[in-house]
Amino acid sequence: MPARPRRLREPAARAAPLALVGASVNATVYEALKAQITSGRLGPGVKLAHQWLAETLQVSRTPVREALERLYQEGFVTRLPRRGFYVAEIDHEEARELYELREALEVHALRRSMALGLKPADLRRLAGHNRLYKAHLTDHMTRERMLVDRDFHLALAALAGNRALLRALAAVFERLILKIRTEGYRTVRGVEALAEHTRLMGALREGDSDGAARLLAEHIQGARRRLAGHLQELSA
Amino acid sequence: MPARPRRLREPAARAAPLALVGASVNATVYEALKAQITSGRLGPGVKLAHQWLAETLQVSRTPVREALERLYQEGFVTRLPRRGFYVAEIDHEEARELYELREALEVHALRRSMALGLKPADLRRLAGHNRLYKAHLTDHMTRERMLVDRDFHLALAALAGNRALLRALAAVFERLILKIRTEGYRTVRGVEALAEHTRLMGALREGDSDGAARLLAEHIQGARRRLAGHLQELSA
DNA sequence: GCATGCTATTCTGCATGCAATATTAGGTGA
DNA sequence: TCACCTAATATTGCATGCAGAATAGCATGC
Repeated sequence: MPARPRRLREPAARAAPLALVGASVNATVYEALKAQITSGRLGPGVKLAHQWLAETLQVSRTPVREALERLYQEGFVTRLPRRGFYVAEIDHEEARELYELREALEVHALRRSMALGLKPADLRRLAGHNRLYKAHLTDHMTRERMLVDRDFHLALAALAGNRALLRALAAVFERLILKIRTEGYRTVRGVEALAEHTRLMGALREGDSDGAARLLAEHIQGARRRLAGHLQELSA
Repeated sequence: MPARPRRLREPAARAAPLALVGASVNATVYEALKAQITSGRLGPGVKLAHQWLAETLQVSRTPVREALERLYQEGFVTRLPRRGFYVAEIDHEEARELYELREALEVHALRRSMALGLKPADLRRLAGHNRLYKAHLTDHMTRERMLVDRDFHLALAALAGNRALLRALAAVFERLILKIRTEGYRTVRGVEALAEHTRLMGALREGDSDGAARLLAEHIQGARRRLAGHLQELSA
């Protein structure tokens, strides 16, 4: 099974005991571990031993355990009883499922939002997110761009006024970002995505529910196909 | 001497240290607390102090904290930093949101399932769940009936072959069951619900996607309205 | 009678101890 | 050389210690 922890390079980016000085140790450890996992510094299958993590992060084992428990709940790590925690493996099928789930949630939210009626301020806010996305097109950080894209979609979904749905969608994005593991993934289609966002906003402005729903669904399906291709390459 | 939440009645039903002898203490505490909360024995707003819970459940504070952390993640308890955990309050608005989310997830799953094609075995399995529901109509346990209803809907959603969606839906049901807090809630409309399930299955058999989707959406909306009325009464 | 401030606990959150179990290393025989 | 058994070591998971924050109790002043 998974390797021993020792061979890994330093998992903590910082040398100081803790960043985020105001926050609880628990939360800090959680954030640190999640960052290490989604960035790929802690690759799939790596064993996460309490002692080792505690030493590396300069904290005791208790907050480490609590953070691991939480990451386990959210699916970032797996757990084998009496044998410990491991970074979750990439699962192509789940990526597909998550995109489908995204589609279900986002399309529903969109229809609901339009039924409620969009205010000009809402449209302006979305346009702002879209501008930010455009600004990031030139930049090489794929990861950063993904986060901006996520924010656009979350802002759109938020208009439906359903916090439960929004939380579920946010969780889906987190897991998707985990699957992608940015390295090597270059969204060459950023320009297309931007165009799709813009077309979508046009439909929103005109109050064209069906058109907007269709554009959104296609946009998400396109993203899914793109990722599927990437994962295929990775495993080959 | 400990100043504990004196006003509460005994939270633990059992005197013995632990039920579920094979399972981990952590998991046992988690199940026990969740049962206490969803059954209403630990009402909304009640403070959950480590020390007190540990003594009552005859375990140490560590597994209690871990279980609370998990319940917090799932939304059964709230957490105020440095001030502890509390049983989550009932929130009418969230109940509405959860039903809407249910509708989004279930209707999407249904359409997907029918696109994939339903096998006769699938229909038989659903019919089985429905028979079980019918059997529970006579019985007075509202709670039990709710669980059977949930199982019918989860079985239906499972046919879409999307584990991520199914997990999300299961989480929605858990939270809804928490909101309902069975006491005082009598689903007088169990007979109607059964009829709706049966009509839905008819549409499934005939391969009528649109009809089935419409029936399912209406079924869920009806359940939502019923609960809304109940919660209204409760607060009055 | 009511608000305010002080003091004594209690409680949270992190650190650490420890027994049972899992893993690894090393030796033995085929 | 390799499979297998045994002893040594490491790790998990629960119990407990402890400093500091939060709360409650109480007295005092208005």
